[in-house]
Amino acid sequence: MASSTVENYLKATLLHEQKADGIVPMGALVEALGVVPGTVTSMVKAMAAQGLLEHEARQGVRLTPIGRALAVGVLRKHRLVETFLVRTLKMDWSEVHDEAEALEHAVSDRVLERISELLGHPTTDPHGDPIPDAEGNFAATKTQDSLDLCALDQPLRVTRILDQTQEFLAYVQETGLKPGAKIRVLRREPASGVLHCELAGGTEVALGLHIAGKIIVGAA
Amino acid sequence: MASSTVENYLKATLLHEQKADGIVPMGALVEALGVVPGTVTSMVKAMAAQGLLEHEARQGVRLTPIGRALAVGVLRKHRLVETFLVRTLKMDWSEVHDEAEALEHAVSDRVLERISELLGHPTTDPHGDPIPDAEGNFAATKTQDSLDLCALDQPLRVTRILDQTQEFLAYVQETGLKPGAKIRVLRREPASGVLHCELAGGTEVALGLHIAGKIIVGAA
DNA sequence: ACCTTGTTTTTGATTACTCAAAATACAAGT
DNA sequence: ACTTGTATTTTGAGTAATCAAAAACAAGGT
Repeated sequence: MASSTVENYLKATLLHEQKADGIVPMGALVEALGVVPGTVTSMVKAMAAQGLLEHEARQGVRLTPIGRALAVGVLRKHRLVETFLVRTLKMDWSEVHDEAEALEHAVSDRVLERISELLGHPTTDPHGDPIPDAEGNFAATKTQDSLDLCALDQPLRVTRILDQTQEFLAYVQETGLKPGAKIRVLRREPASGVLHCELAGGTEVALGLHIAGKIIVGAA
Repeated sequence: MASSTVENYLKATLLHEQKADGIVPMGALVEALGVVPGTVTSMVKAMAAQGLLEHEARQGVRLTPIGRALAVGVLRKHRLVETFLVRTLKMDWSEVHDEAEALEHAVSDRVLERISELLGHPTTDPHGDPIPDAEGNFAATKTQDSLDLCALDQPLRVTRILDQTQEFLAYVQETGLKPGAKIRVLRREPASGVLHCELAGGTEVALGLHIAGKIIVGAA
């Protein structure tokens, strides 16, 4: 059995591989796990010895098939638990991330499948992140763009929030830019770096282009 | 924050104090936690230094008020989680004990109160064990007897199963003597040590008197 | 080629929990 | 009081995960 710590290293590696493919530098794990570099080196060595990671000296790591399968399982637990906390326990979608962080290591496969069933086997979590199925496959994702690249004046729907920090989720919550919201991009001002968009109710929101990149939208 | 290990020591101590009051011998913890005696001695020392237990040398331990409060909290989590697994996730009541054992250390107070609310603040778990409220108080328990001491020929209802081992729960499940079942004790045979009782459907069950002591009943 | 800067690795310690096995204390029985 | 058996404590050691601080390395820029 993989310890909670090992599961966290696996999950962090998978998330990094998904967003920037190629080898995952040690520093990325230092950042994601909040430990000092030396700790990552020794953990990574141990995990490589267990066949969970390949460690290229002074380069970084990449998941082995076994490591990847475990990591996907952890991600599935995390995202199903988040969905459960919001839908069944009526918790606020911006506060469930940390709770799920703890629960993902304690939920057995048996319990997880009951939860998945209860929720009707959802394919995305409350932040719009895809939930892999029990075999580890991610559903084919529809064409989507980040808010700073999508077409202007089209009816769009927010599908995903890439930044899971407390502050950012609270901001998204407050402005109403959360997954499911219908919006339309009015204009971008490259000079000032500001983007203007219109919410369903007609209210207008201005936000920085670098912030807009963290919000993903699809056709409404 | 108390580690899972510390929580388990606290819970085991509380359970022993509840079933046999007075000081809890080290051996009881050895038994309950499945570790060697030396391990218990050193853990107990550390916990006593933290103010969670009082340790009487060569005698055993007893909970301090702080330790008791924490232990009651763990028990509340365990029993609410069990109830949740049975009622909401439709799991078999005889298999939830071990799942709850893992989850009780990962569920935050915030999540726990949502679960309690979802379930309508239940006061007993699927085995009939009382669930303390959020302040740590146990509901006043109605007069109850174990099956080997109760009156004959009275309509009774099973309210609680004291033995939580897999095999025993499976046996209870199979015979139908689970909490909620209506029964009537026909006769006891001290010589053979056998007790005969009748289930709701009219079926008759024979079981040893030492086994009957693990089943608690109340007025139907 | 050399020096600077940033990343990674090594080394030496620490904390929490555990075991094995030896030492000690206690209670009871003769 | 002495012996015996059981419960408890001590001692020494090991594993997993961590940190601090020093050392090694890689890559560029001059």
